[in-house]
Amino acid sequence: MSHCSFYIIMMTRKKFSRNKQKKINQIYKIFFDLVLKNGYHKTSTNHVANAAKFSIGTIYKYFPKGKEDIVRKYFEKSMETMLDREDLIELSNKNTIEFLNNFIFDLFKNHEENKGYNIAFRSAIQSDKTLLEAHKKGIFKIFKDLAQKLRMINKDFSVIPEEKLIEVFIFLFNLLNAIIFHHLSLMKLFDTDDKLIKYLSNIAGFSIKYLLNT
Amino acid sequence: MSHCSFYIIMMTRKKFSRNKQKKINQIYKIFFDLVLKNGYHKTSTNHVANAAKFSIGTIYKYFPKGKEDIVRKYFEKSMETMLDREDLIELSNKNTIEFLNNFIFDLFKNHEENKGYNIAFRSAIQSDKTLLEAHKKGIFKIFKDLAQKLRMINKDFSVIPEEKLIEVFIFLFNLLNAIIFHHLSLMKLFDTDDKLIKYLSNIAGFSIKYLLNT
Amino acid sequence: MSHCSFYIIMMTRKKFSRNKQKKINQIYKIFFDLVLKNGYHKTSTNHVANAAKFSIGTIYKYFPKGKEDIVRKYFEKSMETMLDREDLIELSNKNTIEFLNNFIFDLFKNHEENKGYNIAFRSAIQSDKTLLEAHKKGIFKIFKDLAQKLRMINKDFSVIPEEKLIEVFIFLFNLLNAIIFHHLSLMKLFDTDDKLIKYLSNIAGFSIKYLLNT
Amino acid sequence: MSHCSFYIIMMTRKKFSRNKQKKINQIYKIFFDLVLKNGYHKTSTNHVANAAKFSIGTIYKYFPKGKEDIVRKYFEKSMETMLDREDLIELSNKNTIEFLNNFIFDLFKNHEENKGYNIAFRSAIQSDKTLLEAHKKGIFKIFKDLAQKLRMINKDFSVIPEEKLIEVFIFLFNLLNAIIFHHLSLMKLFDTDDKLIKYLSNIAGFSIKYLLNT
DNA sequence: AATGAATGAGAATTCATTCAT
DNA sequence: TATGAATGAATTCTCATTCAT
Repeated sequence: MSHCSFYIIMMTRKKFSRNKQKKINQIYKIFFDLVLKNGYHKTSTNHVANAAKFSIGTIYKYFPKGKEDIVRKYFEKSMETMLDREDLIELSNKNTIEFLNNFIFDLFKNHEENKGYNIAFRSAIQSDKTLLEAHKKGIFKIFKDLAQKLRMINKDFSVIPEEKLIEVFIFLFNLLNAIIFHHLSLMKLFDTDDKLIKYLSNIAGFSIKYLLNT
Repeated sequence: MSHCSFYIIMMTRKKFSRNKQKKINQIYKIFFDLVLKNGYHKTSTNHVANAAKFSIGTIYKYFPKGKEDIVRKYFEKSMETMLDREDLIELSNKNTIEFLNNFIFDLFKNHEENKGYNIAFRSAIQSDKTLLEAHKKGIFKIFKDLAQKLRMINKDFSVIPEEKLIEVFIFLFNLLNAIIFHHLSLMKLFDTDDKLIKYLSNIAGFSIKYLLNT
Repeated sequence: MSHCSFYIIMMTRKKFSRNKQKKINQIYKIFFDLVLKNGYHKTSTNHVANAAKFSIGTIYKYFPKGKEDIVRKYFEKSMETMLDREDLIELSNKNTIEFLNNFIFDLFKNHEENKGYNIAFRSAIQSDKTLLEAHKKGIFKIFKDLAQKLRMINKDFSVIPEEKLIEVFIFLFNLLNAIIFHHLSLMKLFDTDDKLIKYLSNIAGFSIKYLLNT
Repeated sequence: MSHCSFYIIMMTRKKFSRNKQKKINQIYKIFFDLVLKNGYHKTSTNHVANAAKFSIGTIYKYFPKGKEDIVRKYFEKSMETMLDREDLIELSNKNTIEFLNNFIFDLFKNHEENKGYNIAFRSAIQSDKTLLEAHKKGIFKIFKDLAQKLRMINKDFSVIPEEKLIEVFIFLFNLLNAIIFHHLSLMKLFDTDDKLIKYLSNIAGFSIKYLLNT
């Protein structure tokens, strides 16, 4: 190997390692933007490559199974992020109501920033049932973890049996997701987002009581 | 026109129209079943043709724009059906609570029978925004119509201004749809459907009060 | 057969015999209009049927080979018409120049009224070489006929050998067709049609002299 | 950039671009040959792919809109070629007659080598009116350019106003095209090509005088 | 004779994926 | 690693033509 091709490789490597995560994130962004614009089934890997000005080979380097991989890996990443959330725990020291409101607010913001992903995810699970299973397992793990931590810290939570608490969390998570997705991606339920968030807090409170008495 | 040519025409019409509608209904059924099984973006017009044992040309005869047309025409048909519902009005003479419960029960059954359609509809609107607009307009028309009729018959409804009543109906319809769809097609919220329906009745009651006081 | 179905058949027959040529002419008109609008290769028999509000079966009744038949039969009809033209002979008694000018004027008007047909004809011969051969034979027959008649009547023509006269006529016919078609269907050669016709008269005169001296 | 990476880039560029252009030219050749043989409307992208032993995807990589794109891009290429012709200018220093004869000879040879293209072009503009407009604009640009250059060099041309000269050139171009196309692709006007070319020179001379006196 | 539903071959086009460079 | 040309199966859609009514 001549000195000059060596130099080229070093250049490339440096560039790569610096940019790897950047590229992956760009692919995520462009893919989910296109899904939001054109729908999942009209968004192809080639379109993503063109829009990202990457070669199609690069997409398949990071996501060997194409579209489904993009959704799945973003899903896995987001699961990890949710498991790592220390902020939720900190909040729980305070008022339980405040905890709930913060949780709802965060969830809403998260949906808002990930509209394309949510649409893609709901499309992808239609033909990839293992994704749905992984999602269910992930949800369970996250809220089991959360329930255990909260029961140790907060009195309001410790009076509820762990099983019940997990059930309530998962129920709430699903309920809130269903309503927020409908509001953001199908038809607005309220004319402002603030009104929706306020409503969600109320309905969450109502539902918790409902579930605990059943 | 003599009696005999009249008879001939009736025969012809009946036969053709019966077969035609039969065929269209078969296409609907097979298409939405396939969507339920494989997802919208993995259901092709060819799959439908093969499964229905029609030629592909027949599909395109009835649905010139393919998949999107299947969804759109089923959507239009279902809108018409909803506008024609006299049973809802009859119910409204009775107890308002009973009316609401019946409405929820019907809506749930409808979702259950149309899982494939609901998935397809939500996929199709991603790339056909006019479908979403038509949906919104249709919903508005249906509930304006219903609100006007109910206010004339039932005291509970007549005390609420028409505008408000329409708003409440549309809100409830969206809320219930969001939750039922999530339960049926994504993740169950309750282990039995009956529990969901009971919960929906409660949350609907809560939400109505909430909206009327806002 | 009952009296009544007999009656139906009689009705139909009457209707048919009255309308047969009408229908054929309608098909011609609509077909060539569509060719003019969309081009030959984007004009299908089904489109013609829809536009004509006939059933597709009717088209195939009169034109069993579809598109190509429509062009060919219209071609045959126009050949017959050209062979029947007594007016040309009458003209030839008069001034030879006037004869030529009339011929050119008629040819131009004919092109103007048959733009769609000319486009279709030129497309059809691409894939149906027998049509081109038929066209050549027809042209030859027509101008042989004309030459013979003219040589008997008009002194200007009788001094030219028959063979040469036929050759000149066919040459002129092709030359004028080429120029008129280009002017009408591709790019105008002059800003008004009158200027073109005047030019054609001049160039025809020039060309006749050119040919007779070669 | 070091000398060695420069070399690599040159290699890559050359190789890719050489193959690419080769492929495109092969597609042109095969497509127009097929058009000549079977007609435009019976030549499909699949036929081209089979005949060229490329995959259909390759055709669409270079010509995303299929047939129409093949015609349009060849048209654009030929327009560029015509704008670049320095040889015409050189000729104009000499005798004007000689210039004209050379122009006619070149035009004829060009037609002879591009029979398939000419047929395809005339078919394509039927359903793509923008192609015709582009053609008109291109023609105008080419002859405006040529007129300006010639008027600066040659006395015969400089006495004619620019506008008039452009008009004459465009007229001649259309006239010659009409006649040559008819002779080559429909019906021969003369039994040898040489006779046609001689005739064209004469008729061009006649027409120029005719136009300049109008 | 007239209809138009039905057919299915085939044309147009897209797309996930591979692989040589 | 990165590229992007190439592939060809799959999808969408059209059309000439047939045939039962």
